[in-house]
Amino acid sequence: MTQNLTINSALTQAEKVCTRRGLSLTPMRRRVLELLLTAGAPVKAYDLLSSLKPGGGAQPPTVYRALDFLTAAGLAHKVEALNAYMACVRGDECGGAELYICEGCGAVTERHTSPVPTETPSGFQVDRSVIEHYGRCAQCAQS
Amino acid sequence: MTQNLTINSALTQAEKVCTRRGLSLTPMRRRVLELLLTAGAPVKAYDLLSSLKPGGGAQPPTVYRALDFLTAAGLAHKVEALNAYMACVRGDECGGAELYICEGCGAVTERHTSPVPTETPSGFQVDRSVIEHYGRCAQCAQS
DNA sequence: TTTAGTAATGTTATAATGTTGCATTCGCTA
DNA sequence: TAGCGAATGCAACATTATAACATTACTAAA
Repeated sequence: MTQNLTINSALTQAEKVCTRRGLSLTPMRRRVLELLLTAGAPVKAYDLLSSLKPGGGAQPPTVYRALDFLTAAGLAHKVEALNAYMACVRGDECGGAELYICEGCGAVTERHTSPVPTETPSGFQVDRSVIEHYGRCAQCAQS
Repeated sequence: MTQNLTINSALTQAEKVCTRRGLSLTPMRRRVLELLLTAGAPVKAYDLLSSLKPGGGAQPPTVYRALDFLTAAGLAHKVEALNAYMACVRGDECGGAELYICEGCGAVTERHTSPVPTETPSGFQVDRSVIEHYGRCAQCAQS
């Protein structure tokens, strides 16, 4: 139940974020976000699709459009190297996150660090960054 | 011709790297690496496939196997967010690179920085990192 | 020289992921 | 209530990647 509370409050906050920004969190979009929140881990688009099936056979574009909306709104991230999607832990003003993905248990830790001070080529203007670290979390590293 | 010289020397070095490590840079693998070097930019697997066709119709597994070998050997990188592949500028002991990808002209700058000092979750052991920055290079930023 | 073993490649089919284009619905508002 | 725009439904298709098995080529041992 604690988990449900968390998910519900995340959804409520997502509503607020959208309202404030003139976006509309429609039932479909909300449903997809809920699935991502419930999973608590990266989910593949076609798995979301399967979850949506019972009670209205959704088609690929439906899911991809919802995901596009959610990622554009900063409510979700795409995990590029997994072709998967996850809810942003921080449903607001998220300008890109740094992900630590455990290949043992699938858990993902998200960090919103300030831009990493790297050796950027002279004059290069960064729009968005994909930063994904793959390895083993503390628990899985032991076994 | 300068370009050809560069490519040839890169191939020669790749041979050496493989030999030293007990790997074999077969003709097919070498050919794919050559295509990546020639392109000088990320190339899609099926584009490589097309390039290989004239003179022996290659099938997808052929290309993907060559790419798997090259990436495992550190001779090439996969650009995750583009589903594309590129030769590593540094054909040796490459343990992952940081990529700056211009969305204007497609050019990619590669950096081999020391591990970025970030807020790693406690106990998390990083195996490999995907770091891709998307934006505009100095030239393209102006227009 | 044969024989077995292994790594690499060929071949066919299919799975997984993502997009295009157009029709339909729904709420708004003029 | 007519028209508009945003969202969704829907069918087809395009792209990316893998599975499964056959074949070849090279090596090494008998």
